[in-house]
Amino acid sequence: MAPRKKYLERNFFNNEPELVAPKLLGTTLVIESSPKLALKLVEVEAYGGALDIASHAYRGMTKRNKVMFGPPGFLYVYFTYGMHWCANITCLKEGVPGAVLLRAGMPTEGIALMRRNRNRGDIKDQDIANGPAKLCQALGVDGSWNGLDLFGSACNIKMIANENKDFEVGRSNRIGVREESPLPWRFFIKNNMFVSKYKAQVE
DNA sequence: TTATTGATGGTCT
DNA sequence: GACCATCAATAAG
Repeated sequence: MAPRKKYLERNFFNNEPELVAPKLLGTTLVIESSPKLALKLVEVEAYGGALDIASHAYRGMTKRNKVMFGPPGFLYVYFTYGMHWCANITCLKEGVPGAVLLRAGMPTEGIALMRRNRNRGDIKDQDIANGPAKLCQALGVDGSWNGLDLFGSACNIKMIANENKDFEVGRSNRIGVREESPLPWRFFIKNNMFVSKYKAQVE
């Protein structure tokens, strides 16, 4: 008999991002569109507030980063390098900035549409969402999703908690950021083929 | 295999 | 005007 699915609740994100991030690994993100899209998160990074020099929130609230300062459980989607979108889920209570960047996932449902969204018919499954911008492109996430309440009644996104922790969590410095004293706030599932390879890092 | 670079535009100083 | 929480194509070894 299969166990009942347990969904994450907003309170899950009302915590320090570096504590939320590793617990988020193995979560299945489901978009109840037609067709349904789903992927299992295998790599994430935490970003914080005033003490985290690499965070968009480091220099205070701006038009771009204001969602990070809002309540937990909202999408923070930003545009970078002139062509890419990246998605975070906000953490911590209103007024305290924090977020977890979704860096990579293992597609489980709607793979054909994801591959089409990526504008490539020939890539392997493990290359569909093995990077933060690839993940967004595969799921069709863009700037219009910024500020979306993941736990609002109008939201068609669900997050299924991973209850059998059948993997080891790896940890490293964050990717693509410059910081003098790097924080080990990137978390990933060890030995998983769907983790990003960009500037590959281990443990 | 790894290393390098062009693409392309919003955000912030 | 500089910097980007990146990607994919190309070059080099």
